Amino acid sequence: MADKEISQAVISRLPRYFRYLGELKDDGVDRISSQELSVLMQVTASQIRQDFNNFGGFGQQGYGYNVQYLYEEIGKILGLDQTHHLIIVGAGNLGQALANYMNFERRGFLFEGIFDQNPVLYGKQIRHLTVQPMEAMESFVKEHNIDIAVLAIPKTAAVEVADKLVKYGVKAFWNFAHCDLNVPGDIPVENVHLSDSLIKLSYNLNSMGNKVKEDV
Amino acid sequence: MADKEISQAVISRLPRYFRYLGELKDDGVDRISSQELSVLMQVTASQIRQDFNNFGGFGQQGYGYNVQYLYEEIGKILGLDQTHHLIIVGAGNLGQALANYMNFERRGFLFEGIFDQNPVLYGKQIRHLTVQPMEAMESFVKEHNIDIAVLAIPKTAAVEVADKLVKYGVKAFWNFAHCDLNVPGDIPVENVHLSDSLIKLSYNLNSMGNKVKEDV
DNA sequence: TGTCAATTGACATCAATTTAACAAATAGGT
DNA sequence: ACCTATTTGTTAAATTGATGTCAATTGACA
Repeated sequence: MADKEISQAVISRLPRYFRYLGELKDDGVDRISSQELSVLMQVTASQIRQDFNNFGGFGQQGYGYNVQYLYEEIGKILGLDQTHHLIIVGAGNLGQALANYMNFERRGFLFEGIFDQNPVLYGKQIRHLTVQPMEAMESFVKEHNIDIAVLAIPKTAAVEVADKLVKYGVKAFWNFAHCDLNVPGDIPVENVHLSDSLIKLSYNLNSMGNKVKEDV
Repeated sequence: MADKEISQAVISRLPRYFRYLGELKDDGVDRISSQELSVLMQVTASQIRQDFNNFGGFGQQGYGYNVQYLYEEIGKILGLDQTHHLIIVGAGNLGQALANYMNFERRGFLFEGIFDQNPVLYGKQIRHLTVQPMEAMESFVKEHNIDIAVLAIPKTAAVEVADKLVKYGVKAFWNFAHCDLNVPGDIPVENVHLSDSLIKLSYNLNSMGNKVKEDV
C-alpha cells in the first residue's frame, strides 16, 4: 500500500541496515539498541531510529530492537520476501560475470535468460543459462513474466533496447550501460555507472585531506 | 591546492556533467547555456550554475559555456588529466570482467596487475595481465607505484586485504566486496555494492506509483 | 510490586542542499 | 557605437535531510 512517500535517501540506507542486521542475526545476537547499532555502523542513533520509524515502530522502549524481527521487516519493506524474474541483456564480460554470480539468487533475484546480438555467442552455456539472440527477447519476456532487465550492453544500444523492453512488459531496469535511459516515470531505473564511480574516486584521491566520509 | 570543501553531492554529479559535455563536444557543439543543458540533463539550470561555480567561473554572461573548455576544466577537477595505476585484487568473474573492460584505460586508469589466492589461476593471462599470487602484491605495489586497488574479493577477505594494502602504500580503494572497509580517513573508498543497488531497485519496483526520479 | 536505568518515538532544532530571483555583464544585431 | 536579448554568478529563500532532546514506556531487579 502506497505509504507516505519515503525519500530515496532513506531507501538507499535500508540495504545497509539489512546487511548489518543479517550479520548480527547470524552471529546469534537477539536484540540491539539504536545506540549500539550506531557505533557499529558509524551513523547517528537518531538517524537509525528516524529511518526505521518511517515504516512504523519496530522497537520497544527500554529494550531496543529485536534483531530477527527487524531483519525480516526490513526484508519485506525491500520486497525481498518476493521472487523476481530477471533477464540479462548483453553476454559480454560483465553480463557473464553477473550471470555467474550466485548471491543474487539467494535473495530471490532469479536470472531466467541471457541475450546477446553476437551470433558467435548463441547457444553458449553460462551456468544454467543459454545465450539467445536478442530477437527472442519479446516472447521470452512475456512468457516468463520478467520484471527486471539487466542492461549490460553498450550505451549505443541501451536506450533503444530499454524502450522495447518496456513495451514487452519489463517493470524495472538495472542499467550498467553508460547512459541515461528514457523510460516512463513509473519504471524505476537503478544505474550502475562504473566509470562515474571510478572518476569520483579519482577526485577524492586527488583532493585527499578533506574528511572523506563516504555516503555508503 | 585544497579548495573550500566541496560536498560529495556536487562531486557525484560531476562525472555526469563530464559525460554530457563529452558527447556535446563529439557532436560538434561549441557552446551551451545552463538552460539548454538543464533540459538535456533533466536537472535545474540553477543547480548546474551553482555546481560549476564551486570551482570558479567557467561561463560568460550573455553567452553561456564553451563546451570544449568546460569539458577540459571538469576533467582536470576530476583528476582525469593524470594517470592512475591500479591493481585488481581477485581474479574471479568480476575481477576478470573489469580487467577485460578497456574503457577505463582511455581515461587514464591503467590496470597494472591482477592477483588471486587461488593457485589454479596463477599464470592465467587476462588481456595484458598475468594472474599473480597474493603474496606478490607487496613488492608489486611498491615497485609500480600503485595508487588504487580494486577489491573484487569476498567480504571475508576484503577488510584484511585492504589493511595490508594501505601499509603497502595504496592510496584509494574501489571496493566491490559487500562490506565496509575500515581504512584511515584520508584514504578514499568508493563502494560498489551491487546487491544493495539491486535491492534498492526491488524496493522502487514494489512501491511504484511514486514519482521515481533517480538520483543518477 | 515499586524503583531505576535504558531506550524508543516524536518533535524541535540545526545544517545542508536545492531552487528561485535578480543585478551585472556580454553578444549580436542595427 | 548603441540597444536589446540573453545568460551568468551570486545572494536569498525554500526545501529537504540530519541531529539533538526529552517525555513516555518498558525491562530487570530488589
